[in-house]
Amino acid sequence: MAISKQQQKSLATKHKIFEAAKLILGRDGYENLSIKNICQESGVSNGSFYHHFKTKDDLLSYYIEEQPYLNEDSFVIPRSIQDIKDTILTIYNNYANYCKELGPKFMANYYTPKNQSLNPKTRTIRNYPINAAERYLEEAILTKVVDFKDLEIEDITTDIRIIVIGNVFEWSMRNGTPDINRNIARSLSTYLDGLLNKYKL
Amino acid sequence: MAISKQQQKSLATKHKIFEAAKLILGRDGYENLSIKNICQESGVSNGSFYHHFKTKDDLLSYYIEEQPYLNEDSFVIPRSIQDIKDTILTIYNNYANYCKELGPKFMANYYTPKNQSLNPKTRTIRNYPINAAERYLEEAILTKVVDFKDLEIEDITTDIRIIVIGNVFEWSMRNGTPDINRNIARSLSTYLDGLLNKYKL
Amino acid sequence: MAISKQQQKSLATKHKIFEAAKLILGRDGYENLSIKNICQESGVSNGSFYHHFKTKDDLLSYYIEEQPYLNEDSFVIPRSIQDIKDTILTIYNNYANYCKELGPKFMANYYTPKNQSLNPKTRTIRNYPINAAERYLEEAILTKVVDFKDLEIEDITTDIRIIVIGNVFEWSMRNGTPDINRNIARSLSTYLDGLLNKYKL
Amino acid sequence: MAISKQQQKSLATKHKIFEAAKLILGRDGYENLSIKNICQESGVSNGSFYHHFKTKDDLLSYYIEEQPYLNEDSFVIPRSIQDIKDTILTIYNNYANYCKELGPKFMANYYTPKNQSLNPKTRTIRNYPINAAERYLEEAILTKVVDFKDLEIEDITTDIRIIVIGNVFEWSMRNGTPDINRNIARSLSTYLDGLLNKYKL
DNA sequence: TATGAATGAGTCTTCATTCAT
DNA sequence: AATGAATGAAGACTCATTCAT
Repeated sequence: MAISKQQQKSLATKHKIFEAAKLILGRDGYENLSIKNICQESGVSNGSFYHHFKTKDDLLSYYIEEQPYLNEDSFVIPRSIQDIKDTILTIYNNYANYCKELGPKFMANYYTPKNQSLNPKTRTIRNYPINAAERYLEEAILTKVVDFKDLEIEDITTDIRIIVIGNVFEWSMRNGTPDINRNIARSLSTYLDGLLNKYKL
Repeated sequence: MAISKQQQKSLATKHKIFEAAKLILGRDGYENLSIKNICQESGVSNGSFYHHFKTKDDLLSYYIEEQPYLNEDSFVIPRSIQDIKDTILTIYNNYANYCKELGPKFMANYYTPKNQSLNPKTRTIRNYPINAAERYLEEAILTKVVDFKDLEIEDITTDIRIIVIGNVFEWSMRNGTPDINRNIARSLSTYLDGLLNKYKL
Repeated sequence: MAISKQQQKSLATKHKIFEAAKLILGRDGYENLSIKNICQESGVSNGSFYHHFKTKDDLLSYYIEEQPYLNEDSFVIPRSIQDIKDTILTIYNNYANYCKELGPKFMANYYTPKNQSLNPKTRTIRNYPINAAERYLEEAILTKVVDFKDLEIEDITTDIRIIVIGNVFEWSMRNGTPDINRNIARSLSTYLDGLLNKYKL
Repeated sequence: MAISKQQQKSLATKHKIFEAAKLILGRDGYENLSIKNICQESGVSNGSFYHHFKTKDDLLSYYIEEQPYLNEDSFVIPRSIQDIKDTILTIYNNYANYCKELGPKFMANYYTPKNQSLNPKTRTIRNYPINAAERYLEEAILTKVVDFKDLEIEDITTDIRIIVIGNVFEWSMRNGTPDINRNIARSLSTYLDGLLNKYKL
């Protein structure tokens, strides 16, 4: 059944708000992202905003949803250390592309500790790249490519997330000048070399 | 010549203000760090605050300058890969301690991509940990412990900085719950394993 | 189509704010005209003030626009020097009344050399009293009552404007104590005597 | 007896403050003329300022003192209407020169109704040009050149002051472009024609 | 004479949010 | 679904002035 005209209009409004917020975040920075500005930019009324989003934070958390989802079914079954490296690098290469799409200014403003929608303790569970990576590592243990022994999987995923965030941080701070794909690839690759050479079977 | 009583009092006031700010940042978070609160907590008048600090940001950048300087003369001459790892880990263990001293909330506010005092392209030349690390790596090349060949030193220092920033970011975002010394040690160590095993002589 | 209840309420609020400002200006002087006072006096919330006016200056320039327009069709055809004097004095008597309506404190704030909306070189073309006066003088030339010869019309209008501005300045600086109608009448009348006796035909 | 070294220093400081205030007034406008700015600009301490001037208004009122004093002894004894015109025009031509010396920006910022040091009700009695003009008119009555009958001298001086202020206002608003000497001469001259022709004996 | 530390009331303005229409 | 009027707490910061040294 097709959605009604009202539903269509509602979605359109929501989208307008969303796009306006993205524009402002990238252009004027986080501290200038106010409801008023969003409404002006999107041509939507104040009241309408609150009809669609419970709060300002509510809006921000929606950006994560846009994250490109990589179909995990296409991942090869992990048979070697190289498979693991390749797959994880692919996941984050994809993520780097997503960052570039949003732009360094956007990311600079989004990646603020003030933005509590980022806090892993409080954020909604969604399909983040790190989840795909974690599942793949677990699969690699099952296929007996590696054995991390005493090392917790959570420690590894934390390291990966740290390296990626650090890369995004550096890239956005330097206003997009370093090649984020290349930098993520290099730092992550070196890290994974250190990790996998130690725990390979 | 000793400082006058007035100067002494002035310094005391300045100190009181900073301590109050640090306390509030750690106890109530950045969003509750207001001039009013700082003044109440420190028992200093509003006007006095602005007598000592030009702006609120001025206050925040004030003590960050005091980064602990590790005397490089005490570093051993690099004779093995292990020396390199140990020294760099020591440098950043020291840095982790410093972060903990200031507290996660404080760092959270400081580590923003928007804080251009962090930008290696624009920041004042100063003795940052990364400079010590860089000098040590260069020394290790001279003592023929490693040869990075095609890999630029700058790429390596970028990676290290990225990993450290990522750690600080994660740590401060999670409000200091993960052990930052341990996390930095682990992620950096793994990265250095990958790096040094590949380029050792 | 009638305006909605909401619009009606909005206008009422805007009016209340302006009236309060006018009252305070007249009662307590410019230096006590603060947003806080305006809101208290008008019984309107702070936020509401800024909903209606962009800034404090915005408020001040708001009603000044409403300068009373004197219907020029009612002016008699200039047949004598006395007609010219009478008409110009009427125009500015009307203007003096308008000044009194807004009050000396209000005008004091408005009549500042820095207020570029007064600058004849830059201000929007509008129906100012001086335009009516100029047109009337030109008509008097056509009806052969006067001939200003070498004297430019612009010099005359400048003089008139100067005298009127000087009067308003003096009046508002002295807090409305001198009778502005009387003073404008006297100074302008004397000036016009000097002018018209010299150039009459 | 020569002034002591201390007195000399004191005068120098006072002068520095005075010049700094003049500079700021002309450059940044009245609303940016704060004690702090004055002290910074003059290199004088806050406390020192208050040692030399009772209040901010106190400082401002001193500018009038600088007004060039025209030696009234040099005025010719008024024997004709022309003498009166010439003398008063001379007085204000001198004043116009003084205005040009301070510059239009300075005057624009000084002639603000907010500047209460201008208020005739509160300002200290000093030797203003208008006083010289008034004395000369009184002398002309005694020498039987004119008889103002019902017209109060105060009304005349008010008119003159109004015309002059209006001229300064116009001149500074238009940023010094009209020739203030010429404009004052013309408007005042025309006014005096009207006045003196009516009341001459 | 000169210094500058201290005061604290006061400034304008922004903000996320609520609610009647 | 949409509007925009209203709220009022909170924000950072400026100011003229006082006073101990």
